Amino acid sequence: MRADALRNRERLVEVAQSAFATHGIETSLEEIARQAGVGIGTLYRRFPRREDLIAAVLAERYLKLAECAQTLAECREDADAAFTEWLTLLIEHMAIYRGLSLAVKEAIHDQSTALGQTCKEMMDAGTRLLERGQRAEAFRSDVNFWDVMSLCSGIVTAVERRAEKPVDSGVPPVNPYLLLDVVLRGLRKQDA
Amino acid sequence: MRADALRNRERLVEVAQSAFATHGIETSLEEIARQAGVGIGTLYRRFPRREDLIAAVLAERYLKLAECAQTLAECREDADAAFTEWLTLLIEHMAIYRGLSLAVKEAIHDQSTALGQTCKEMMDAGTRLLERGQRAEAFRSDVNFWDVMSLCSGIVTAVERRAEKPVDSGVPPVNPYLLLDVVLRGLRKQDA
DNA sequence: CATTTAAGCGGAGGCTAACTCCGTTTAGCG
DNA sequence: CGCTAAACGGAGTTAGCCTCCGCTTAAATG
Repeated sequence: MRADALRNRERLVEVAQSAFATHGIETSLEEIARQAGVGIGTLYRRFPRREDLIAAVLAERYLKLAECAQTLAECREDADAAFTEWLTLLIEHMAIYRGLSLAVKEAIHDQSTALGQTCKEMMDAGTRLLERGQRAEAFRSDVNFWDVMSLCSGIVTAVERRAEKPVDSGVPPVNPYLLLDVVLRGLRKQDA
Repeated sequence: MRADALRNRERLVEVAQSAFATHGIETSLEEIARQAGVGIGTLYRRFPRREDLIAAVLAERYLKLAECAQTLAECREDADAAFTEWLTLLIEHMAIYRGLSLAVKEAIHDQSTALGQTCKEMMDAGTRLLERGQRAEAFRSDVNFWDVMSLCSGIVTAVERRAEKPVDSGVPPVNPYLLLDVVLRGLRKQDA
């Protein structure tokens, strides 16, 4: 890879990160290119789909999440507590950019995409954590990790949507931790 | 309202209903106008926002859902079973048009919109059904109906997203009834 | 250092769809 | 029948996606 190309790539990811943070993941790509001081063609050559850019921005963040799952699996005796703690981290990570939770929900069903790949390691680690809990008879075993991801994505989407609305609309704020607690309870074996 | 205006309105709703069914809720409004044989200006005058059109298409459907909740509340002894049955109907209704689940998630947080109004009666009926269950000590009482709606919308969105992906991508299909069961279990009082 | 060339660049241009605006048409009342 | 407010329609504006291709340049080679 040529030096100038690398420079541009880094610049784009940097600008995209801050644009996503401000305007959400659906922000204009032309604007990102402009702010990065490159032509729109350059952006598209490096990141043919929006997703590719998202994946680049998230890469290290999601790698850490995977590592964290690994650590929890090794250090925490209590499989239930480990998974609970990790899911909490997961929904927090899904909430960093407006719209991300939906993009992730899309990606988990299709690992052929760049974002899907980025999520893969994280998903694998999470799956192991869930399965450990299932072996320990803490969680019901008819649910797989994709199911859990789907529900978590739903929680984060709800928070995002509520946040866009006026505070005084009569609808109470959405508490993601409460919703996560509902999901986790539903996941646990009752007869234990 | 003038007779021609009424005719056009009905025609638009009719066409929109079938366009939504085929292409999802995000289908082109210009296409709907064209198929209805009216100008795009006419469509926008009657339905200034896409949501208004969606609301018109859903109106009677959601009214029935509200009635159904009422009936269940009156006829079913078992508050838990009543709510369970109704939520099943709810997620089925949310799934009729691709993208609807997200629009509804948006609308429940803002009843100032047309779709929010359309959902209101249905929501009120659902709320009563949930609260009945809570009074009967069947469901935990720190969760409100918006929370439940949010989770249900998340379930339906997951199904939609999965359906758009190739069957052989290695990801198992999403079973909405299983996910709903998880949510319902999470909603129930455990110590009962 | 000069030459070469493939990698990279950029932005004009085509496309689609949303949404507005305003001159024209017409329903239906008196 | 004539009037007028209501309704119509579609051209035009805007915005963003994405492609395509002629120009530029890094860096490899002799």
